[in-house]
Amino acid sequence: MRYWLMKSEPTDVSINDLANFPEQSVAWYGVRNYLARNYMRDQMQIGDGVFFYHSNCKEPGIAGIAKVISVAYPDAKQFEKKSKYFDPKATQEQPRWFNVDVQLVKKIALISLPELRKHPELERMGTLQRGNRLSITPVDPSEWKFILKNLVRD
DNA sequence: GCCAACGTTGGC
DNA sequence: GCCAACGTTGGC
Repeated sequence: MRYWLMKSEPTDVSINDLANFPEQSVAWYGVRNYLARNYMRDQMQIGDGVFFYHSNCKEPGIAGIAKVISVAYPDAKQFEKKSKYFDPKATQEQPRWFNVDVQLVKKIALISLPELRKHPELERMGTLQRGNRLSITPVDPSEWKFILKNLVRD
């Protein structure tokens, strides 16, 4: 069992969008970075914990708790010519991009980025590192527990 | 909208 | 295989 922080732009998929989807779940399509892909393809397992993070928006931060509910499978968007995630080099036989499905556990009061930065216990979190732009980063179990215990409010 | 950081591309 | 150019990310 691992823990992850996964970024989504709320103008694309917000925590409220997730809450309104069937099964409150979504395919995490559109990851086009190899390291982030590898996390999904090689390491994620059903049941892994996810912080659902709002990025590139007015109030960036952790907006909810979610979980991984599928292992990785080929990202359908890479085959769709009209999609901005289309990849001409990907084939059905040799897909290049993968995604898992993620399901909402609960929406929480936003834990803002400045709030996260206040805590020395969290200063090593991948997403807080200078220059880090990865949309998926591992969360240490100690960081996961710290946030749940001290920062998560309904 | 700016811009630093950084991943990817492609010429050589 | 180097590396300059380019594109993207994402906080501010």
